[in-house]
Amino acid sequence: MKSIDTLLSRLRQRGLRITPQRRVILEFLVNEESHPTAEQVYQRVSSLMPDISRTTVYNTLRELSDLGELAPVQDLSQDGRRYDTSTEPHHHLYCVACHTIIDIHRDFEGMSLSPEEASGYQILSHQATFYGICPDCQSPASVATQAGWTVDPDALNSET
Amino acid sequence: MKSIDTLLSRLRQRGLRITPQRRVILEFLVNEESHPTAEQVYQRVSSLMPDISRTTVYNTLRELSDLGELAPVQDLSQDGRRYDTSTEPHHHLYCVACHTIIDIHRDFEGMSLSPEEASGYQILSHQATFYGICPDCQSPASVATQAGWTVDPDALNSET
DNA sequence: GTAGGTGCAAACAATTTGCACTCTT
DNA sequence: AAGAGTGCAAATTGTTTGCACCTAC
Repeated sequence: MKSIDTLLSRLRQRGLRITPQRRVILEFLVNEESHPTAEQVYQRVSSLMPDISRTTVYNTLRELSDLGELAPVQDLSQDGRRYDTSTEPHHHLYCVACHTIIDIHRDFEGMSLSPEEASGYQILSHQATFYGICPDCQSPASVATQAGWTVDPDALNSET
Repeated sequence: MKSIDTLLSRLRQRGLRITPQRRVILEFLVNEESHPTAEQVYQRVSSLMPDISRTTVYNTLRELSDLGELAPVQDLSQDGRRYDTSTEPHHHLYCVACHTIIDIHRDFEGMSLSPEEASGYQILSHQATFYGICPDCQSPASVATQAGWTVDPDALNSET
């Protein structure tokens, strides 16, 4: 995400009002790279502004998303929609155990489709996701503490 | 997905019973390439077996998914979890207007991470998603009929 | 002053679960 | 016969909405 000031003026331009709630949400998001869910944003901002409501967090995230200042992340986990503060094209490294996502900001050459492969689709963008196990989750002790998660042993082979 | 018979014997091997409900669900899935949701599977199979319950469909899809015979699809749409009957590694071509997904069964060379980029992750697999607009959705009339969907004009530029 | 924003509670939608009954094995 | 599976209804979870009050502009 850009700086707070850039963002605030963008929102003003689009006719949105700068409320204290929106300000605190944006301040949290600006330096956040963890692809949080609405609930996670709510937890963090409500420690700074205890009376903020979930509704406001949900509404604000949806509005930012509609404006293109925030990108919904496709995610196999069940924890709800996650948001990406990086709206530039990039790729993801995803831990199948703890669902941590790391952004990969680089291009892969050759990652494009021939006209036949595109089946008439007008291609707008593309994104790669690398599935793996993060360093923290590679130690058995750590895996055991991933509440609700057991890593399928079959999944622990090398890349297919 | 493989043939019905292969699937049935696999399930038997794993100790699952072959009920009429599971049979009809599998028969539907075997030749399905549309990445359906549980609800869509339910709609289709309930036309063949009107008394089947959603619970059974949901349970069966989850079991097949746990067994690795079905893969959950990462999907930006809000229509619920979708299932991929192809469990081999492959890529996706996704229509942002109507959410149609087409499988792309080929490899992209160079789509791999250096050790530094992998940040200590043990990589298991990877998948690319190409976002675009399918032929049906490229005609304005068709776009207009996509209930609940408006394609953001900004999104209609060429690939970034 | 006024339209837009907030926050409560209620509505919704997708999925899971508890449980009595049924059917595959 | 025994235990897995089914299907109903109820519970859960993530998210949106209706609406009265509030506040940034």
